[in-house]
Amino acid sequence: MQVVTLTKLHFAILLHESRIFCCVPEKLAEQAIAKPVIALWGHSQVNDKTRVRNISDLAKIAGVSPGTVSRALSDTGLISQKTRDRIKALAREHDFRPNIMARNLRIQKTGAIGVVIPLGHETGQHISDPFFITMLGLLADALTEKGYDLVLSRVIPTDEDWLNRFVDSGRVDGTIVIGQSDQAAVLDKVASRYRPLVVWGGHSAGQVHCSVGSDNRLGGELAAAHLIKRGCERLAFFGDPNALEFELRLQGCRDAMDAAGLSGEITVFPAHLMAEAAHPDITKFLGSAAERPQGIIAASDVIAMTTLRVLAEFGLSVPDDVKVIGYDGLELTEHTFPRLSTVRQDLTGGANNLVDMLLRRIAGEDTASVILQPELVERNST
Amino acid sequence: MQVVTLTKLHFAILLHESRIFCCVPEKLAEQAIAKPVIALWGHSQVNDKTRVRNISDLAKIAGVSPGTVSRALSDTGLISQKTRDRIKALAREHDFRPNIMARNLRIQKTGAIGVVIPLGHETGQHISDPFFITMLGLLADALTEKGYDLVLSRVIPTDEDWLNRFVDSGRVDGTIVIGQSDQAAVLDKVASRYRPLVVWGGHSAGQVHCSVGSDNRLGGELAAAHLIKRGCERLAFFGDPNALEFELRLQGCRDAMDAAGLSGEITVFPAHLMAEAAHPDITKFLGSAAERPQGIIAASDVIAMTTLRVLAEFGLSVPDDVKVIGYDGLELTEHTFPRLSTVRQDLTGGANNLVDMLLRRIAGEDTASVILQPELVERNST
DNA sequence: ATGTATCATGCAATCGATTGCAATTGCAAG
DNA sequence: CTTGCAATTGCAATCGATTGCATGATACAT
Repeated sequence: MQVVTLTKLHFAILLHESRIFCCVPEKLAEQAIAKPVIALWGHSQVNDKTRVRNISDLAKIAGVSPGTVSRALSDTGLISQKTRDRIKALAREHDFRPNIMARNLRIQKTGAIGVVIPLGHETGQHISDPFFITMLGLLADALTEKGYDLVLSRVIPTDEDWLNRFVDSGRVDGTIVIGQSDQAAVLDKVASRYRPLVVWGGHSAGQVHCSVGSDNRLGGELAAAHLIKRGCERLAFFGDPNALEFELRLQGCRDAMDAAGLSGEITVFPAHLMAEAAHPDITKFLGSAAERPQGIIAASDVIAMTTLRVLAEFGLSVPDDVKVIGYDGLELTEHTFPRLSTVRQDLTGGANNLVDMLLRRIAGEDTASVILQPELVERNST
Repeated sequence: MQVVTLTKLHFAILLHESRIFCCVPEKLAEQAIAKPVIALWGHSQVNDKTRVRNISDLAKIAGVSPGTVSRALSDTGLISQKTRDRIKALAREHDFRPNIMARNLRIQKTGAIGVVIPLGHETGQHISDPFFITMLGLLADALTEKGYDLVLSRVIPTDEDWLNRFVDSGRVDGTIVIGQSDQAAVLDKVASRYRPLVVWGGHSAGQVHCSVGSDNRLGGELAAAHLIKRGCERLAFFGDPNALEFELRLQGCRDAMDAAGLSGEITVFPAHLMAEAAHPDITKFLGSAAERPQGIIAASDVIAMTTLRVLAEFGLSVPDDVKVIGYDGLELTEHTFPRLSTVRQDLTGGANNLVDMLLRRIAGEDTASVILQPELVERNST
């Protein structure tokens, strides 16, 4: 073992069995380290003086034109098998891979799909929210399967132009928006000129953008009807109706009440979507409510889960004192105590649909919006 | 209202208050729709005959050179305030935004960070796994905050070149790998020549790549020592030690047993990471085990959660008959029944560290690996 | 040997923005 | 009305790969 001290670089490199191990004291790590270290690392490369950095370099080595190299590497275009093999071998030997940005610019495609999450009605919400995250994972799986990369962008719409900026950035071949939030107008405007756009969320009559989502009104109706059947008369809806989907769910609840001939109005409490933010709010609301609701329809599973916890802290029994039902059907509802009844949306099917339809739109087809059937999942909280 | 039927396009467009509403019957939606529809949609644009598609078009309109437009739009370079304002106004008026791919090619930056998830030891695993998903969300939040996009790529390493292909694709400015899986050698090799690379996972002496992760050995020791303190003598470890991090956790368990003077060897069962795959396996294992373990250390929360369910199906009581402890500290452990004891890794801190260090590496600094302290969370399953 | 068909390769324009350097303009002082 | 200087702007090369068209090479038939 040998220790080399490079004072100019302010840190030591220990060479040990041809591996390099950098010890950087905490304070020194704060400082910028000069570039030369890269050159030092070059020793592990095949060839660093004749580094091949583009197709022309390789063409020079191979004694052919850049065009030929391009054709050889891209498995397309007429070219003799012999030169193709020779150039491919050369590329491997020199560890060369064509620059994708240049390729993208030329062929006007990126091989990437954008997933954007607008946080309009709830600025504090994070991508780490269980619903987004679940959806995102499913989309990632579906897109990976089709050979696309996924470009994720969380955006807080401060102006009307956020979506335009994204879709025109040239970074993606198509865009999936998760949730309309309160941006339905923006979505419609962009959809009217930009085809490869699909949206997860609610469907309203006359909308221009192509959406995939469950029948939110029906889902709300299922949830409320279920609670009513279980004997609840005073219902509450926990969720902010400014979001299109939530508004539809609330509408469904009202429809169920009408159908059952209940006269009272449903109490609407615009709970936050994030558990940490919703917890104190719900605590305050339930603590100060004149009449405690007998049944609570939460606009999302996360809200329901939080409600469950608050009720437990109040010493109230679920489902005996209060019944709670969630919405989404996330996996976490399997593991709450008591196990949460919920309205399941087929997220896997939805994600597959979104991807499938987006690819069709990219190919130039047109696609109609899809409305999936929600499904009541009865468990122990109702 | 007026109904126009365009037989050539096979669908009807209803014009209503300047909005276009497409009714596409299910069957017809399957067919490719002719392109002209795009032109029809053009009516909502400001100017479609003089569509500005690049900087030169705008330059022509403004009566200046492309370079000037570039300077005006990019808030950099010398240019008079007057022309800058004029050109910016023109750009807004024509709804023009410069093409990012061309920009990227020219300045050799992308403004995007790659997150790649190698699934080496477990091909069936999906991105929708709660751990990945949680990590991904946190990374997305951290990166968004710094103004970077996130390019997600799930990869099943079939050859040695998967990471090279990704980092050299020119699509990203830096790369975060989540979990070493069984690819530590590949990571080291790439890290030796490609600086902007950081890895979430275990740390082993002599590793070349820069990693962030908790002290897996210590975490394993904490878990095992906790179970031993609770009276367990026969321990089992559920997880595949082929993954570096799991191997370290297992090592910690053995250390704890040694420290407690326990003579028996710990039973290792390489449970799958996915709940659906792990469930039948664990059922089979626990059903056929000669001696049931008294304490189970699961290599992840998901495995622990699945174990909990299997035990409940066997009619065994947790923690009375068997004690179970998880690893990761995901939010879902708050909601299992019984609430799951676990070893919490500070994923938020880890994600922030990963992003921070990656940006420092992009800037040319060097960074040392970070090892975070894991924390024992005692709840009701032990 | 020559014509011709076929296949492989080279040439050069192109995608759209950036930027070093040169040229021009504007403005004020002489 | 010059001259000088600085502030703007234009010019053209550049990033790296793709591709239509033209040219060159080869093989085969006549």
